[in-house]
Amino acid sequence: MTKPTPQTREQILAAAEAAVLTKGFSATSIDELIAEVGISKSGFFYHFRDKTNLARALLERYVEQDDVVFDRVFAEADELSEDPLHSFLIALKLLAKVFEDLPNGHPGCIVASVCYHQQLFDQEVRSINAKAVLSWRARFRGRIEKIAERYEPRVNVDLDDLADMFSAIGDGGIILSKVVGDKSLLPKQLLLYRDFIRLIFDPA
Amino acid sequence: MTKPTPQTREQILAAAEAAVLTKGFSATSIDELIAEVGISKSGFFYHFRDKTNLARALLERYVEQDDVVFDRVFAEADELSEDPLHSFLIALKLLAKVFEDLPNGHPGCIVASVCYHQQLFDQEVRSINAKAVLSWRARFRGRIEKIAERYEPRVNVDLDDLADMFSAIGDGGIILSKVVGDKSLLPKQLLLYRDFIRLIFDPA
DNA sequence: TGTACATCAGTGAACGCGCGTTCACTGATGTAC
DNA sequence: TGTACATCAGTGAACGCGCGTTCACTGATGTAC
Repeated sequence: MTKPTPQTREQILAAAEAAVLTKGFSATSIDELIAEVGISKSGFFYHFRDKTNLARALLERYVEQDDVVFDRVFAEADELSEDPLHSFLIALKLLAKVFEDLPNGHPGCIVASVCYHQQLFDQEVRSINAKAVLSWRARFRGRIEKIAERYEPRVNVDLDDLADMFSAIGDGGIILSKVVGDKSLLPKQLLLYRDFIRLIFDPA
Repeated sequence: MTKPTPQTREQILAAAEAAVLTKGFSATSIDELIAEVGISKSGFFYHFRDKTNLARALLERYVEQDDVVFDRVFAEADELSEDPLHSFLIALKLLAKVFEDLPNGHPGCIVASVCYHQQLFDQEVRSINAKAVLSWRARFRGRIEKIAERYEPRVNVDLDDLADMFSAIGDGGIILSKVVGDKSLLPKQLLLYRDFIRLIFDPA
């Protein structure tokens, strides 16, 4: 999916992401973005048809980048263990570490930001957002299903809900961290989710 | 804390809350609010010094209302069981039911919305936001501590983190529900949190 | 190898509209004496 | 009981500025023949 991006576009997107996550979409002006990137206003409109087109690009970019991280972390975990439960637990720990190592904490989730601006956007943007969350559900459900095949769960839980819980903990943990101003809270929540998975499936 | 509110102010706040949660703070114009309430623009500025003053009032109101719900639910649960674990589990189920019964699902969390608009506001608003989350932590930690006194936890978890998990699951579950468009997801996540608590403390 | 044309990545100036905010004023109700 | 004043909950008109968007244009590079 990575297009032969002329880097100006990417610079705009990076500036826009940082601004949108801290002040919201409407308060992020095109003027401030072009000032940061160093182009003219028409330069902006060469790359994006209009402002909501920027929002869509921002969302798509965020989801793609997120998938890259997930792919990498799960692949790394699979190399360290062939057992689905242990691999999943390793992956969650790796992910917690990724967030822990971000120098200023997680900057925020574009999916969540779009969620709290829904009415500004058309059906297409909202459906990209929904698809992103459902793709996370599918990814995590796949892993959890394989765990459940091998290990008898200690309690009766719906696997979709358990998969969704990752997204909830992720988005909720980000908010927690940002609001309290303690970047360690997000990885801690992720590790709690990991404890929950372990409690459900690990027979030990 | 409920002041002798002249209802116009409350009407403005209600309209503002609905708008802010669906389009963000900056895209919510004073014009649209006064159109809905049926007053003039100067009428708005009689009640709020400026627009960010509206944001602060919105946040304070949200936190107060939230506390009322928590107080009620926990009081009700305490009447049904004197055991701290069972009472807490009852409270979580009641809370899930409250959200389940909202006809259009949870409208959104102002704390989360403010979080994704942080840079728009002064230090005072941000500190109100942080205090709200920390007050939830204190409330839940209090409950969980009493549980831990009576029941040996099956795994070693930090009680602050476990208390924070409620906020994370709440905010994350709201986003999940809104993005996917399935209002049942929030109560389901809450019940998963409940399962987690039960798995940790319930010896049965 | 030279010329014509197309595409890419922008520039510069102008636009009009909606926004938050201010200011002087008002009519109804409450309170002091 | 009547009058003077204060407060409450607004109104109406005007403001200027910043915003997203449009339009005609441009200079550099790529491609066809």
